Amino acid sequence: MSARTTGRRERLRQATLEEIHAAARKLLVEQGSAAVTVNAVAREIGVSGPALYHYYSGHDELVGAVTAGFFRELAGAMEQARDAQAGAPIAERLLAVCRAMRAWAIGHPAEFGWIFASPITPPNLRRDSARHQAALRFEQILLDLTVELWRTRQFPVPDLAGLPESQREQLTAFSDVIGGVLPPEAVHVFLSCWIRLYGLLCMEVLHQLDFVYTDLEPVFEECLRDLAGLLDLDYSRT
Amino acid sequence: MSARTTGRRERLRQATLEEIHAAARKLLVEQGSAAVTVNAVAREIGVSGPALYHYYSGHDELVGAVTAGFFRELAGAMEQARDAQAGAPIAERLLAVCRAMRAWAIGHPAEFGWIFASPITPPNLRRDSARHQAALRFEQILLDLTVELWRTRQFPVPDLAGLPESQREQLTAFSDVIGGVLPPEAVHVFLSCWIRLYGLLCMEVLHQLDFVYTDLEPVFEECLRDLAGLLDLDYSRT
DNA sequence: GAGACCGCTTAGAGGCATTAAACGTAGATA
DNA sequence: TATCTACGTTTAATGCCTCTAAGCGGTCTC
Repeated sequence: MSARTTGRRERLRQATLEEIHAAARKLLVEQGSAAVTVNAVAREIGVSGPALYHYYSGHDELVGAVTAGFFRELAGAMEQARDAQAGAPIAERLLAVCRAMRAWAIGHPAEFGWIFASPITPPNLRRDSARHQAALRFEQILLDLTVELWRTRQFPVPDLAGLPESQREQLTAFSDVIGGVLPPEAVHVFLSCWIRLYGLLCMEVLHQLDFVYTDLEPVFEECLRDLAGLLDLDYSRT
Repeated sequence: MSARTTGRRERLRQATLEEIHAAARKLLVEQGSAAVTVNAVAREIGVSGPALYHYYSGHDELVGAVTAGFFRELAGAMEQARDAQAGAPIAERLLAVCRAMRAWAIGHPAEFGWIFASPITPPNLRRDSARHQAALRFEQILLDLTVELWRTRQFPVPDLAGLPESQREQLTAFSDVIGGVLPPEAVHVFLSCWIRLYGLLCMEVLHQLDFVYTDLEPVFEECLRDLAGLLDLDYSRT
């Protein structure tokens, strides 16, 4: 059957793609970002360098695809944590997802480094890429939980009247982008939380706090407690 | 005079070093991180590639030296802002320094990118480098102001009793490192502020918030207002 | 004035990204 | 079934990069 045989080719191709990703990841983890070269990846899977150009148009696209994979894995870990708490109160699900995010980041620092500071700079980064899609899925997880919280219990929101016009416009615009499931005021709270949570992780993984902290787990938990306070949720330690 | 002639050589060397830094910076700003190669820098200043090895032992050291220069420039901008407000209340000096920090970061995104996420990863980064020295000077500025604030007016501090043992130890250790000018409780507050301030800037410059904000100036001001609240300071807009 | 030294050059090895061209084989097709 | 085709691959080649080695002329020191 032609479908079957075509399927076979396709399967082989997928297998090779997975080999490529695994090799790239191995190089990244073991030898750092700079070691992930087209040639090195090819060597790792036992083919000549140019062979990889049948799978990716070049180094940047390869890196982008691998990074997208990391993003998906991170999002998957967070979703799994969320689903493991399926019946639990929203507070616990939110905390579980945040902790899963950090756990993955700490467990995979090199990969997380690529996620938010990949060697490919913005101009070379297309907005329609798989990488971008994966980023959206990642952001969606905490957004969804926040929306659920908003719908069921709401949470305290600031008065936007005191904010500059431009900021209010941006918050309203984002509220529209997400279909109005959160009003601009709630978007503001969501973003505040996002910034503090993600910002802390960035600093940790980029070693910006090494000068004082060797273990940031308690700091992260403090951050979570603060955020729980902002969202009027019960904070409970693991 | 021998001092004079030796001085001449030294002067020429310094001039060349400055040319190297300027060329590297130009390449970074105009063509991105990857464009800063030893060869390209050499080409830019009109010498052959290997000539640069008389100034730096290799690509990494060159990047480190250039980054240290950026650090010094950033610290200088912050110090200048501080000194411009020499007579003003501490609150205004603190705010001015923070705003100067962001202003420099926004005005020099590529350079700031190297400051906190340089292409040279930690293993290749020696702790005794000029880069590290410059980082210390940078951190010292806000630390000094915080110390002054603590000495003159103090600020609310949390009870450390509720924190995990390991965290208290780390805070105490850092308190010792800085000669006890801040007690562990105050160190905690200082670090909370530092994390929120610097974390926000990192996210901004790494384009992690592009999906919603095109202008983060109001967000930064909100952050400053929060921090002023933490430190029991009057917040005043520019 | 002679020797040491400095800053530079060219030459060269080895690696990487990428393109082009050639080749064999597995699937598709008549 | 025999042939065509397209795919996955290889080798060759270009041009860039890092870095080392060797050589050369001017400059500083004594």
